[in-house]
Amino acid sequence: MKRPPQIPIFHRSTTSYFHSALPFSGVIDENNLLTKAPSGNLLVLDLIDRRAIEPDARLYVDIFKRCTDQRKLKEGRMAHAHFLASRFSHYVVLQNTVMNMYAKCGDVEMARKLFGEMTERDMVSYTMLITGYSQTSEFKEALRLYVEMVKMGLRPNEFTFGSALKSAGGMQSEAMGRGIHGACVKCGCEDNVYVGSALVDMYARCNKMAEAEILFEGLKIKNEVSWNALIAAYTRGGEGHNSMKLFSEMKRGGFRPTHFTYSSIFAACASNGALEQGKWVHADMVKLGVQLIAFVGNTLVDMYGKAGSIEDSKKVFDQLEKKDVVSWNSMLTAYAQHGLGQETIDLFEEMRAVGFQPDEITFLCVLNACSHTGLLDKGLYYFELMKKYKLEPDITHYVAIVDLLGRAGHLERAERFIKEMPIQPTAAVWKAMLGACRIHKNMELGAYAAERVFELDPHDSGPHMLLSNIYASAGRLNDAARVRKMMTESGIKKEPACSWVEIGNSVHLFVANDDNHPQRKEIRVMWEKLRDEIKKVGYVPDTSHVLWYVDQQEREERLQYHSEKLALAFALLNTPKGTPISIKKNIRVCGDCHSAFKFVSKLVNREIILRDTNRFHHFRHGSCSCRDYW
DNA sequence: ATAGGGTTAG
Repeated sequence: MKRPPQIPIFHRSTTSYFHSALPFSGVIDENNLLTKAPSGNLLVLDLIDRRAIEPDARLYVDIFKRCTDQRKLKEGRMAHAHFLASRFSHYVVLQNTVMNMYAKCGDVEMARKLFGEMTERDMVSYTMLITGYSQTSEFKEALRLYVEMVKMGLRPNEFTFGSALKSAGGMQSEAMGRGIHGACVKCGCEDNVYVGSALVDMYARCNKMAEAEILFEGLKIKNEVSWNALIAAYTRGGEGHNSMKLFSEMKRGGFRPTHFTYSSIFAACASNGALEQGKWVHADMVKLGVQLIAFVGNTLVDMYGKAGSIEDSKKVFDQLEKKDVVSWNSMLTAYAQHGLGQETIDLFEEMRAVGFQPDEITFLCVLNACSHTGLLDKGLYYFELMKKYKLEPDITHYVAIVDLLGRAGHLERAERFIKEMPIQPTAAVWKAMLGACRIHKNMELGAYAAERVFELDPHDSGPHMLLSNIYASAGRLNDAARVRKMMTESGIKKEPACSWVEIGNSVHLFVANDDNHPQRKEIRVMWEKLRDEIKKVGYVPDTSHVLWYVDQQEREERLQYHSEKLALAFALLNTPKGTPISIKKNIRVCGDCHSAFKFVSKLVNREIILRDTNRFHHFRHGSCSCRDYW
């Protein structure tokens, strides 16, 4: 009997052509390896069944690799079934490849099952499963397997170490990390660039920045990833200036920044509110022709939002061709943080209209926007709408509703809502309640809410300050003092307040009563002049939250040199007339500064944009975009 | 013959 000629499989040297009764003529190569036959099965598998192709181990490897690369789980399962019936089914290498295919295609359970059923496991079997677990954040399981394989006497290689280090870093297990580091050295893998970068990342994640830096410096071979690991670490740790410094060094060293690099840099600019620097790096990215994929684009949207240019946020958002849910959430957050409640809601409705599935974070943005804009009914409506999308509200959504009801003045309703919540209220819930009590000056409920926060989160200084302020503004100065004393006695420290202004390429930072700036004299003179001017048109220093035992004169004095006022005076001295002024602050703005800023914006006819930890305040013509609601 | 490290929203 004559056998049909074989079809050439890609990267095989044989060249023969296929002709048979099958409705297919041509070559099986990398382009049609996963093509379906009319039967619904994979064409290549049908061809094997019809003996049109003589399969070898290599062919199966090619099919599985293709399924893995393209995340084709269904096709992979078909090929797997076929492979089990083949004469290669006992090959460990092939079993490994199949297992890896399942792990990469999202069926880690199946990968784990196959691993369990293997009669013979080699180092690669372990490594692949460890990698699978490390990539799905199941770090504990990954490390358990790593320990097991070492116990079995299998010697890990640079691939194993890379994934094991990622897992140790992921669960911040310094001890495991150090152990693996030792094993890397013992196995002679420490000069491998993958291992080196993973080591830098691991130490950084375990908060051992000094060691991460030393390791990085000592790397025999560096690549983009090594740089990215350290740059991302600085950004995570809030040391954006170091991220920027490394970025320049990286470029000077001839390394090409990647999506990862830009993403970390934009994140750093976002938390520093460094608009000019961010714009500069954005331009650099465009110049290098780096594509605007969602990951980077999302960080850019966030960066422009947090650095104060909502217009640029929207521009980038509109440019993004492939938006994902994070893109929408970033844009919604940007609107919400700028107090643009209606825009947030409009964009959310647009998202629904184009059929994009919102997630829990989407709803959180929308609820926060409603509460900050005072849209009570809308907020309650959207809370209910979550059910329609089969989304379970978590504690953050309940906090948002308490905030919504509380800000709108429905304090009793908020309290009832807390009592009826299906989940246990946390400190954050009562903090929202406490904040509402401050706004609406409800001392009794405020004290009750504060007590709950003290119980649930004794280390937070926020509620003490809030409660003390509530007492002070009700004239209960002894109670105000008692709460402050409680705070000092329990050793809770207030985060020191600071404000900063970006002018050109430098950042000027101020703390209260700052006496360190080269222009300190001019700054003070400037502020005193402004203060006297605005007092004439109605500004009254709000001293209610200043320590009660100092006299009125001194209480006013203390207020006058809050960091944001110094920053404002400085910015007025150093920026052109008529241009907007942008100030960032690391805690929430106080009532007195907020009031003073409104008067100054009218007096000097300038737009002042103040970013505090919560949101943006746009002061213009004597009023603020938050409508005194923050 | 099979495999790897670094990134985003609240």
